[in-house]
Amino acid sequence: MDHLDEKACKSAGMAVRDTLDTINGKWKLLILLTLFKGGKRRFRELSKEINISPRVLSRELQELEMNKLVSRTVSDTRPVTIEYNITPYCQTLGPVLRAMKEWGEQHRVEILGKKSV
Amino acid sequence: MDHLDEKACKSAGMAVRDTLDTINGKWKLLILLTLFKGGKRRFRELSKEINISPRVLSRELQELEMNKLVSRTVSDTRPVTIEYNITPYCQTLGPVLRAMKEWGEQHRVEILGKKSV
DNA sequence: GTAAACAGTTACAAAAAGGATACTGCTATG
DNA sequence: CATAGCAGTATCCTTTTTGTAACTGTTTAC
Repeated sequence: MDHLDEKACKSAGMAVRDTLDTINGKWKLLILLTLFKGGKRRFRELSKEINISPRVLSRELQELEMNKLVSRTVSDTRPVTIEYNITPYCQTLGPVLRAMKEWGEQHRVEILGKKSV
Repeated sequence: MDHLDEKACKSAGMAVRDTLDTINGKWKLLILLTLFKGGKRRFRELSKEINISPRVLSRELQELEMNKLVSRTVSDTRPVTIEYNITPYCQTLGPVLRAMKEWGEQHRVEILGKKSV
């Protein structure tokens, strides 16, 4: 963050806020990481695995899908099966998550590891 | 994000969540940016400038202070004046905010700029 | 044809976040 | 001594988020 005038600052704020909003909430990150590490899942599977009620899961998946971070594919087996997965686009979040992970780690040390200041 | 096993994934998730929690909420980012661009402020000044109720502002500032992102200094003028400012440590958030700003900007294009898919 | 699984939705309840307003204790100014 | 400003806190209220549980409609297996 450097040399930002009034306008640049406000628009930067909006962009940051957009990012914040798309990965925010109690579940979004967990859903993404779960799909990331274990691959595609069906609705019930996810629901049981991370212990989230269907109502909430449904909403979260819809939002993630709107943001193109998660794909929903219907296979016409009988009965139809529906699978959720992370999208290739989701990879673009990599730098953001990496930066957040690193800061979070060092911050934990900063806060907890230095009681004597 | 690559080659993360179960454990690494979980701890990365925690670190990301920590970061998320410290800058989350309706006001934290705005407060930081306001102090960043305009320098130190007093309680009432902030309250009026960004139009936040004292109750909420008080809580937010306390949380930011606990996370060492904002400093609170008491000058013993008469009457005492208290000034809030961002800390040098707050600069460490730079990479995170930059990454989020960039993703937010490109994401807006991705979502709004391509209606015909 | 009854039960059970799937992918959700609906209606309702609880909890968390945010907001409005009045108030405290202090000092200074008229 | 009344008024006003400062830095908050206390009380009450509204909105948003999250959770619980029951229910759709479809299909398959018994």
